[in-house]
Amino acid sequence: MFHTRPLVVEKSAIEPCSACAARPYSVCSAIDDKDLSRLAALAQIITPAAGRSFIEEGDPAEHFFNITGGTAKLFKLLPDGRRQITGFAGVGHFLGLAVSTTYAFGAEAIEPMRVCRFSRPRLRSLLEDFPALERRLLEVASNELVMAQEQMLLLGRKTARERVASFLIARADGQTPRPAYCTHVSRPSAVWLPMTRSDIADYLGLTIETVSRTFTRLRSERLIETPSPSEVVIRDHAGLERLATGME
Amino acid sequence: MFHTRPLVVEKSAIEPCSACAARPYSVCSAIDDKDLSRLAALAQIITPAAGRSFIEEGDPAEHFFNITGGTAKLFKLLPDGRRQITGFAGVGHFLGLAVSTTYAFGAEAIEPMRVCRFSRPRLRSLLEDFPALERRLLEVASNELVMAQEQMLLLGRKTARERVASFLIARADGQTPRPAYCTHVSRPSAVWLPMTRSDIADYLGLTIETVSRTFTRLRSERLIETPSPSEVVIRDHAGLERLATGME
DNA sequence: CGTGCTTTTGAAAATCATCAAGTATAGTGG
DNA sequence: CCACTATACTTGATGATTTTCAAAAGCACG
Repeated sequence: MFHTRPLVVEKSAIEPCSACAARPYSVCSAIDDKDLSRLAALAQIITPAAGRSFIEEGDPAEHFFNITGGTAKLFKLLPDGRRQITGFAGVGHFLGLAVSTTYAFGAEAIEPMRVCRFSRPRLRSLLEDFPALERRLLEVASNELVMAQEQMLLLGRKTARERVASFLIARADGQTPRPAYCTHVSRPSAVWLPMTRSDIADYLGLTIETVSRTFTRLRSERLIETPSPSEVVIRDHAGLERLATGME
Repeated sequence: MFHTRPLVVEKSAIEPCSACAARPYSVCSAIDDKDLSRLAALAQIITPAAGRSFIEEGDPAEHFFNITGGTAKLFKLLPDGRRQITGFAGVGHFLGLAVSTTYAFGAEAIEPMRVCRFSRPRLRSLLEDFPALERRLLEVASNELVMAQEQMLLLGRKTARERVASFLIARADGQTPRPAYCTHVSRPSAVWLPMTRSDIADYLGLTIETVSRTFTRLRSERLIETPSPSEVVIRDHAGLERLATGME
């Protein structure tokens, strides 16, 4: 939606990379302060509104993207409209790695976003000069690969309940990391879901209805509470985790 | 199976990298002839027999692997034995990229294999000296990521027929690349399947029975022929491809 | 206070899984 | 060379999870 309104593009010089809140989480952390100006010179900032697409699957891949605010959904489509969301990308996430000349997936903001955009050829030349950046990218790609494999296990072999449980656990762990020594403790934790049921369904390979019914069931089993559709409180983290890993 | 018999490990010096048949397909192509000796010094060759595991999910990740012969299946398991095969790795394939200290997946030979094995810390130091190798690895990882996303679409949103069709098309295209100008021509092409129906099922998120029935149906529809269980002839490549991409 | 959207809930239908049996195929040992 | 066994594959009947179809309830926004 809103495909016709042009994205707002500013010069990144207005707010330098050194002050970027996303820097510690992003690939840019691989670049020293003194070299940041070169990076900044390459960057444009775009601010897609919620619901706005900023990568179209199949389009020529002209840019890399670095998310500095908000969340996007990444997805692939079949000709008849079936959709698979391959991931949700938040602050610090890097997009557009594909070697191909076209994007292998689409991306759409689910919250208002701030995105740093780099032209591919220019970032390529930067990569030549900063091997550390390349190393960081390899690290990022490797991690994504591990997560992709985990998602394949979920999509291919887990039940609806296990999928929803896995999703909630991943969200909870991703948002509120805590020391290892207390992961076994059952305590409530709040999870914020910026995406719709439809997005969750397309991420988990289910339908909206099944996702909704599964939430209802987990609630009736006292594993979670749902103060609002976009807010979930995990009441029994350990139990939900056992469910997620297929242990019951 | 055969977990108790030790893997045969030889010094790679016996057959130098320069003569390696897999080199043009593998990451090693990023290293010049003159530097190959350094690479060779780090490599051990292992030759897992068919059915032999050579990576155990969860084990400390001490090595990288480069496949120079045969095929492996890569998989993840759930505690109750459910299995998701995340990919089949053939000649030139590089394994073990994960940043983590443990392997995120298991690997088992489905044909007799030849595998080049590198100790992680030692390859890391090699990476410092050869940025081209790192660039190549990033390329490989990016491609894998694209394939993983494609597989997520398959597992999350395609029907059993579409999954099997996609699998056969991918096998056919991967094995016998042909010029773009004749991709629309319907002509028979033979596909060799070294893996069992069980492997195919675990790769496509289906059961053995569904895979078998789907093959039978595609045969009755004259889209394929199956001279033997491990051999498929694609009679209508275009038709199968339309099926695979969800166009009918 | 409608209007439109998301979410929830219900009933029916369908795809795919499970259970079960039978048929090939390959390898083994007599 | 041929039974014999083990394994893989195929086919059939039944069943269950999930989807589809349908409608009502909850919420945000103008």
